[in-house]
Amino acid sequence: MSRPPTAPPTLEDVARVAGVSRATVSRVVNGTRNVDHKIQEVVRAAIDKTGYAPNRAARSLVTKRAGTIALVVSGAGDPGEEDAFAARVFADPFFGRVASGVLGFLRTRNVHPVLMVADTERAREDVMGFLRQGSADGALLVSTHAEDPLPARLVEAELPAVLFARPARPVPISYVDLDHQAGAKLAADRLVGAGRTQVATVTGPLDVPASQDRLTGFRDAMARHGFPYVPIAEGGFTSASGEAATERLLAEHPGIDGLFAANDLMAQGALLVLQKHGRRVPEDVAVVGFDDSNPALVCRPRLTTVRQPVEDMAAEMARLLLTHVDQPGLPPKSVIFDPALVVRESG
Amino acid sequence: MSRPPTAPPTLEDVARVAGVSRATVSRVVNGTRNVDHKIQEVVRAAIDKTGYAPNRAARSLVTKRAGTIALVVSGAGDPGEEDAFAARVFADPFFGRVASGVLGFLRTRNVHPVLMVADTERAREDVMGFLRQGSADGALLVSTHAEDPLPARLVEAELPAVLFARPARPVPISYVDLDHQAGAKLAADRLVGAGRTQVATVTGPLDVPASQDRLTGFRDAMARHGFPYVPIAEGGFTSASGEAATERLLAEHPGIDGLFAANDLMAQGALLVLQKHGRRVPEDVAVVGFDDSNPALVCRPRLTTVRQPVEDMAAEMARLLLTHVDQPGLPPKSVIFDPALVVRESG
DNA sequence: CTGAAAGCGCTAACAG
DNA sequence: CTGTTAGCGCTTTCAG
Repeated sequence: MSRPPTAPPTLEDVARVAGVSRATVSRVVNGTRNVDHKIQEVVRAAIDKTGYAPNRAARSLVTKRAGTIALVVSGAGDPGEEDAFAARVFADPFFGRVASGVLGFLRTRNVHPVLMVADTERAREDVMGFLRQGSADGALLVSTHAEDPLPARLVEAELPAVLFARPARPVPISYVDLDHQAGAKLAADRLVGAGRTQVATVTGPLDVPASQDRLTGFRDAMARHGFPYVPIAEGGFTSASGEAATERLLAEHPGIDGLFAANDLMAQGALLVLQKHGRRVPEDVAVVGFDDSNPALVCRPRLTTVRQPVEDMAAEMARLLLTHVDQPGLPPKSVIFDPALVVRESG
Repeated sequence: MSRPPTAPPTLEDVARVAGVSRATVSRVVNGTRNVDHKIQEVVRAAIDKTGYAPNRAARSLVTKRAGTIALVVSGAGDPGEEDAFAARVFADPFFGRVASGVLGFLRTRNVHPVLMVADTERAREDVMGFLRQGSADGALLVSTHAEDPLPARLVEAELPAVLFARPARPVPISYVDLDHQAGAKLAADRLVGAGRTQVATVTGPLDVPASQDRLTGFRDAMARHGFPYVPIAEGGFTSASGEAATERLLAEHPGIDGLFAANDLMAQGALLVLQKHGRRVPEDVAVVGFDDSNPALVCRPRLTTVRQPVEDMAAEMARLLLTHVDQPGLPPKSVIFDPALVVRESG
């Protein structure tokens, strides 16, 4: 009764109640073997009685493990528009899927993700500081633009990190990715398989490797089908940009009968524009999206799309990071996932 | 050169380089006044030179502040379907907006949010443990169902916490919320102002206070306009549930010419069904949504909707939490935001 | 205004 | 198998 009742119980308190030493209590708390069964029970009772919960700061201080990782979304962030970046990013169902996958993997492992956005130099320094402070044991990075300096800084600082998607500039760092070219091929095959002969594509931002790969893969596959030229319009992975791109495409190539959009959001925008111009989907023009995210199910007609197993990829990313945390110095590794075609009504 | 170059520099290292004591370095790092200007500069130089970053665990151990808060999404989670809950939740644009608002507020305050989902008893205990461990200084709670036991446990444990939305069961805890009734009234006024006389509503899950309040507010406003009876169909805040509810409504009340959906996702579903049944929107039936989230902009026609300033509310939630963390024992407080009607094409 | 010293709560050798 | 003993890196009285 000497300490105020508000102070949380410590190992010492439990030890006193159980009549053993701190070390013993620590052993049973941490599940170390080598503790007599009877004593274990006594200790456990004492823990219950005191309501003890180990103090994570104290533990971290000695184990040098935070038990948290940083989940960072990094991107351009127009100066003065910082919050807008976060808003845009979190409005994209893609990030929800990443978060969901990461959480699903981490939840049983007693590691927790700290959400961070790195859209300005200041924010990037925050992220680096956070990691160097040991506040997180490593970083999961989802980059939305090509010139992101974070991957390079992370490897330079020798901080454990895993990216979602191959970095635009080559950097020796682990990442998970999709075989985008194979995915685009799936779309091309579907479109020409359905008899489409005037096929165009709405690409993602072309400084992003994934966009490049989807375009390349699509073109290659079309070429192999005997179509040497594919009209393209560049979008920005948003619904609005998909609309704009489709308008341009339609203006220059009114005869198109097939469309591949590099993600579902843009495909959704394309659908809107197509309908506005009186084109029936899929009768007049078939459209295939990419991702298989929520919008694909909500729009009408429902989207035929190339599925990217984002949750699985995110989980793998977390798994990889944890191995890097446990085994510093492990060489970078990449894990590539296979896409799958999901056929619905649009194409 | 005695320690391995991999070990991060400590206060001690900086002190040695600067030729001062640890305490002095600590003072300049923490911006305490009372330090000679010249010495400050020397110390700062030493910090730069060594690349020092304060160890957060060590700091937390003594300050009893984690510098992080928990951002927890809590909900039902069908047994065996844990991950599905997270997936569903993160697919909802609403949560992205919450995250965005929280991050926007926290980013300049050197506090970071840890993402957690509490959909099972085990997960709830994790959350409680996390907080009691001092891993986070408090919790921001977004609850998706009425029977959530977390709010009560949080107050019982005297842990700083703020909810998004008033809890279903009365609990002395801080929260931010919207004046849902006022929002619903905005929708009713709009609909009857546009001459609609057969108005129905798709509600949210009726065990959730927000759904209740929107329904009550809507009914009251309609009654004041002279319409004593409003057909309703209950939905679950998802697009699919909105479709189903609208189907039911149309089957029983084919003559409706106005529809209020308790969120945009359901309104989006309603649009689909209405169009499928050949009803033009807004000519044949006007529809008004709620939230003003992303789907409202993407669907066609674009949704007239009641705006909920989610980002601002989330920011306020974070602000409130921080005051509770700084001043334990402060009485619970509620902050209620005003809705606004956003007129677009649907109604 | 600065330094010395005492811990914060925990884990990890190291003895016994 | 259990207890003793050092710290982990930092903040914070308390002297000077």
